[in-house]
Amino acid sequence: MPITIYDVAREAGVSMATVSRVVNGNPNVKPTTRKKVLAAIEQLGYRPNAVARGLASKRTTTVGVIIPDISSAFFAELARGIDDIASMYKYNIILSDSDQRLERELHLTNTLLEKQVDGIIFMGREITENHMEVFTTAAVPIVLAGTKDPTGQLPSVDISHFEAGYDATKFLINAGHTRIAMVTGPLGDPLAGMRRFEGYKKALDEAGLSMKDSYVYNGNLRYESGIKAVKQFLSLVERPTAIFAASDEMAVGVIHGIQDSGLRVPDDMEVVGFDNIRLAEMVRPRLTTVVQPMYDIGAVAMRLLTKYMNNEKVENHIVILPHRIEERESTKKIETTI
Amino acid sequence: MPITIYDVAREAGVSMATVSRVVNGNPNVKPTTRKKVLAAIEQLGYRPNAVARGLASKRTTTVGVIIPDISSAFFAELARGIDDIASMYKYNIILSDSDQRLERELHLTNTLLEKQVDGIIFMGREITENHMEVFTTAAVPIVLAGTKDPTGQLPSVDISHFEAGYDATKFLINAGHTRIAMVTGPLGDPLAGMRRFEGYKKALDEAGLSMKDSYVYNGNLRYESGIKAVKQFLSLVERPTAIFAASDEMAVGVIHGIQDSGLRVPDDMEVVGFDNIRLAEMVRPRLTTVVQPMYDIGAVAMRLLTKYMNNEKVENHIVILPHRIEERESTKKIETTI
DNA sequence: CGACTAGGTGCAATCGTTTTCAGCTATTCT
DNA sequence: AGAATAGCTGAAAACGATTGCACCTAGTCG
Repeated sequence: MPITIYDVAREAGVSMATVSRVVNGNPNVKPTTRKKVLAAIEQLGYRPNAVARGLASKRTTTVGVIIPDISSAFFAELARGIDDIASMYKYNIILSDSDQRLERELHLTNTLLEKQVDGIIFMGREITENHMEVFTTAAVPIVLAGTKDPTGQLPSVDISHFEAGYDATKFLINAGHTRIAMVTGPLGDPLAGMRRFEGYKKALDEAGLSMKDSYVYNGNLRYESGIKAVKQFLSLVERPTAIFAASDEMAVGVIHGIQDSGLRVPDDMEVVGFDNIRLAEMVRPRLTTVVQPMYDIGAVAMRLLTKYMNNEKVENHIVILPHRIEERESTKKIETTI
Repeated sequence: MPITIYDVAREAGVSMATVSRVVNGNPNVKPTTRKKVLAAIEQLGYRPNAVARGLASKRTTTVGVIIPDISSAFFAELARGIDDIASMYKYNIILSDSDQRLERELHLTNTLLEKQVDGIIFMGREITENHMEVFTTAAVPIVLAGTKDPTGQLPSVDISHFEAGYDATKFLINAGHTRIAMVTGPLGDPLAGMRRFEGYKKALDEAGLSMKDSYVYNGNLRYESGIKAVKQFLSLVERPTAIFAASDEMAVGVIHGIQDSGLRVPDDMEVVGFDNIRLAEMVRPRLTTVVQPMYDIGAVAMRLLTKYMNNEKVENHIVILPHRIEERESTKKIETTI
């Protein structure tokens, strides 16, 4: 039989209300009383029941997190950012993998809402009308991390995938390349897939280079896609001289594919990745990549959520974090003319 | 104002008790009544309050998970196994990073207990008396995943680190090596650190090879440790011909360190890793490594926990999962004499 | 045909807190 | 000195479900 607040009250010779005040740090308690209560708590080994508290106070200090796949390096890093800030603000996190399956995403959202979380952080790819429908029934704030809703209604934290794709391609163009291939993410993914690809196209277009379909391989962001993409590119009569991959995993696959065929990176082909997961530094040559501040996206999203949960004023509900290109050895140093 | 069970009862013209029965799938409800209630629920958009339910039923269908670092590939994979099985059994997971700091581990345990989780899965390295003290105050079952308590009281799921370390070393010995170095994990870690190292020593000992201190580098399981370890080994007059690293990250660091110095793997030096994280396949040469069934450790631990939570009989409270060596290209193919 | 049984339902207590409100004491102000 | 105020405290009503128990209706059995 667990110790309740009532037991403590009896032991300390006060009312439950007073015990509650002590536990919650309410200043309106005489120091001597506080001491008595604390002693009773200690003596009895009292542990407040957060479920009862949640029911009475209507706050659970718990937030829900929906994540496509926690075993992916990218999302794990985001999750870490979320968890750190959450714990800083004394929140706990209910974490669930959605596998990016719509049905599961919606079901999880409902479950979290039933559990009375104080807020939700959602990671995924596409935000459909189905999502919006469920999200709008929520009485608590929802923040998107690493994605963005097309209507721009929901608060979100992300980078500009379009500009990032553009910058990466432009980087290769500036290095003098004219035959630049791309390994895209799934085009069904509006951001990591489509927008990065659109950035690529825009950069080519601006440079007066026409996009060739044979220079585009539609991957799934995983390592194996990179290997396969290279196979396609190397079979071409006019091979590309540079490859931009929409994820680091694919980029590393690309590097290995190139090396396996006896060519060298960056001498024969240059490669640029995307994300800057730790893997980017654990490959030879180390990968030049678009740095996405994954940890920060998670952290900022969580911070944003706390503001909503506390009814604080929020100036911008859509946050775009900066990206940049980290040059390593998978591309050649560009000569800077002075 | 959210819809409560009472609103549904009124709308359907029945009592709260009946609504509760319908919601919980209690068979003692006339089909026509059930239909009415379901209609009312649908119409009102009723969402049961799990907090209230938790208070009344004393079950939250939530389990706590304490993890050292979710952004580590190893633990993320474990977490995935846990989450998959949890969701299969309709449990949600409260996930928190401990950073392996004792104080935080204990604090998190208490917080989870306050939140009335139905059970806890604990991942970490050392299980001290402090842990035991807190764990025994818990009214709910606690299962260790990827670790084991020295007293053998707590249920746990893990591999035999000692045997795995032994096998890896033996593998190298069988390949004809006599100068075998090891990059260990932190020796303060009794399992991934100490036990694997002890396995290494035993294998050497059995083979009549004496262990040399200069052939042992005390790493931290991270990539950089591997690089540094190689520096030490290569500075020796009598260099090792094979290196066993206690983690894949370190092993990849070792490979790159070797390559950076102009030597080749496996021709000049062979390398064996530990864990079999995805990285092991995303490096050239691909890494021969001790396969640890990370996902399964998580999954089995969660499954075990469900048994305890349902008061099912459990035959073995300590589960040792099998490990094996996956041969890839960082070691030479052993000639099998027929 | 009367007595049981079983299915279906509602009443009301309970879970362990928070929180409003009122009341009491002791102090401060005029 | 009397009134007003500030600081502490307790009583009791929520919070929104679950669940044991009693009750009622039909159907079944001998």
